[in-house]
Amino acid sequence: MALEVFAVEGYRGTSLRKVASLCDLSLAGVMHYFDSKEDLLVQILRERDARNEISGTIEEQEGRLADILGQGHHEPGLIALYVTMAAAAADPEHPAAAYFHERNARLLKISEDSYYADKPAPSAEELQYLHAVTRMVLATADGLQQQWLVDRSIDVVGTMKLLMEQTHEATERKLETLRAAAADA
Amino acid sequence: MALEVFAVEGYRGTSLRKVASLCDLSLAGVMHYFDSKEDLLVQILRERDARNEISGTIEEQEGRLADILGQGHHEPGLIALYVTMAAAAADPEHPAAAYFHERNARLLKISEDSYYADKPAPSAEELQYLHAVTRMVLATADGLQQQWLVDRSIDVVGTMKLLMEQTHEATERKLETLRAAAADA
DNA sequence: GTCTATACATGGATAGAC
DNA sequence: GTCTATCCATGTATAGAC
Repeated sequence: MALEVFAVEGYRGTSLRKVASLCDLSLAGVMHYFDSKEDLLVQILRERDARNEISGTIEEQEGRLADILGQGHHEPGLIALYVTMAAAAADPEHPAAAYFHERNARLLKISEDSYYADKPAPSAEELQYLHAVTRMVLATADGLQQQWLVDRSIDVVGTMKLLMEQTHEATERKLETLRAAAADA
Repeated sequence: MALEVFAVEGYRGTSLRKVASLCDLSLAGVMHYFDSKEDLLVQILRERDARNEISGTIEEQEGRLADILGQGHHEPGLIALYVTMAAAAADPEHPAAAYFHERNARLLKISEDSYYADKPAPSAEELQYLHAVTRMVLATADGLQQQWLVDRSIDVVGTMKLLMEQTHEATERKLETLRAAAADA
């Protein structure tokens, strides 16, 4: 699909009629494939995620995340679309709501699975802590991109690396504490 | 101004005509006070910031930030508005662009000033590091609120405290290293 | 099934009267 | 300063050709 073409180049107040003409189609020709404009926009995000699949070990994932964030600098339109849809997803009825719920659950699971691939199963307390940390890292990635839209001089990748560095230290320390406490009991 | 009333209660696809009727005005009556709808929305954000002024020591500021984030849970419409405008500010011509630039500069300065209120002046390297950390913390706050819009069960305040805790440790360690290196030279 | 053409409702913006 | 009236763009829905 050439859906992304227009969105990559620039998502502003792009109307469906402009999209249609860029695809050498008429308005209804476009609407035949989508339930609504919002649905179209969300599907663009879905396709981007499909391209940016994440896998591998935690270290590989974090490197991949940094790559994706850096690559995003070439498609500000998609970043703006992502942020806009996140706001729209405040309404549970909006198609973006389902998208973000699925996405968050998927990312959380990927992170969890890879972290415990070569480790013994975690305690419930450990798992809860790791979920919180993962959500924090993902939130920072989102927030940095949001700020980058406003100020393109912000170093998204560098700041993420700063966060990951300090998070690794803190997490290792915390998990050791938790395990020691569990061993005592 | 009773501008916020409608925005606090719920910013969705609220039309200016609805806003006007809530103010017992006509559409043109509202437009008399604002350059455009976007201008109105940005001014709502400005007024919110005026209410949520931040001051005091770093510790007080962080407590205040947590309070504000917690309080934000009662006005999801304003959070959604903030996120939406951040995306719109990707266009430098949009009125939100100036707003966010001013806001970021102000927050950065407030943080810097209070941190060095009772300390010797920092080196350029130190300052750069602290700016990066501050931006990271602010980005996480933004990102958490963005995610909270989608999933209201997310613990924004708790996650922020988690971040601040580990950031304090890492920052102290980093600054000591920088100062030791400076003392060597 | 896939597309074109058209009609309709709504929203933002503007002009001009009082 | 506020109103009425109007204009234009846009999202959405429908009818119908191929």
